[in-house]
Amino acid sequence: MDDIDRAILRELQTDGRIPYSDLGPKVGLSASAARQRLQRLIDEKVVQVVGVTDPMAMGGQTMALLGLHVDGDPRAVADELSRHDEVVYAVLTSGTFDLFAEVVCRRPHDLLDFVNDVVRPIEGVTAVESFPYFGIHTHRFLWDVD
Amino acid sequence: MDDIDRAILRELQTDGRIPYSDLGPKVGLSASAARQRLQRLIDEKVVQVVGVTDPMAMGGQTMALLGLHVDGDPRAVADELSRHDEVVYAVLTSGTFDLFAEVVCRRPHDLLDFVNDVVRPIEGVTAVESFPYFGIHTHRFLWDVD
DNA sequence: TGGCCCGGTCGATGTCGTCCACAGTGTTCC
DNA sequence: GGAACACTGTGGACGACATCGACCGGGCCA
Repeated sequence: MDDIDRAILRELQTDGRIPYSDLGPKVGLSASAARQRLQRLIDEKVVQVVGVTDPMAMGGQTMALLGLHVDGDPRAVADELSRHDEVVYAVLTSGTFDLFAEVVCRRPHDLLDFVNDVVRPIEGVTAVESFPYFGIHTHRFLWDVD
Repeated sequence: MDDIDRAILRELQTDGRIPYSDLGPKVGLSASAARQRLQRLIDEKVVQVVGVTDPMAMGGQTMALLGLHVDGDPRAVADELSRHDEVVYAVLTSGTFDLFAEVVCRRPHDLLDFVNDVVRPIEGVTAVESFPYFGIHTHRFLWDVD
């Protein structure tokens, strides 16, 4: 993990499908070398080149962060939540909540249904607080503090 | 946005660099047609092919969700927060918090510094609650409820 | 029916990915 | 110090691939 690796990752932020023959020169390497390095980064699961969709553009007008209080093992609850397509993100936290989940639905009504019909009935869920939002302000896919 | 588009997006979840000549047949199309469709989806900003890094694998051992209470315009606070590399995600919410931010740091100590030296001094921030976590349970890049 | 548009296939061309042999550099261990 | 080795980048050859334009067929509307 050196400056060249980081340069590669930075290039992948603007275009994940950039040809190696462009990528190489941009990071000061031959195409072959750039390919080897990116391959290595992918193999080591440092980076993953994927298509990221914008829920808004796909009809997901209603988004919310759900803060859950859980009695029992929060991992079981997270597993159960993740089985639903509406849940795009889940983390186990410490603090005043045990678990946060990010949920995307078509309409506000669907969110209400999801919380009441799916989330609340899950074994161990004692309370749900929802924080609706209407757009993502910032979303970075590269963490680069090093 | 039809079933074929969705199939394309699904393929991009496992490999964003898949050749069009593989992608086409996989979604029941010629390579050219697959290319045209993906190009269109990218142009319309429905999808974005990017390299997504795993903060853990890059030395970001300490992550937290920050819930902020803001007096004034939360957007200004979000703008300011987003100027820092530690912040990978920010949303403006309604509910008992005004703003959530996701933060990645190297060590717990860095998180403490970040909250105290950067977040709290921001104009308008009246309270910060932090929810540390030690790993991401689920992270989906495709929202596919349609 | 005729014309148009959208979205697909097909095929030619030049570019690109892939693989391999080789070279340079730094490290380890007598 | 120097031999052996691992690691990483280079260059080239070959086959696979992206790219683009020409063409084609179905749905739609006058």
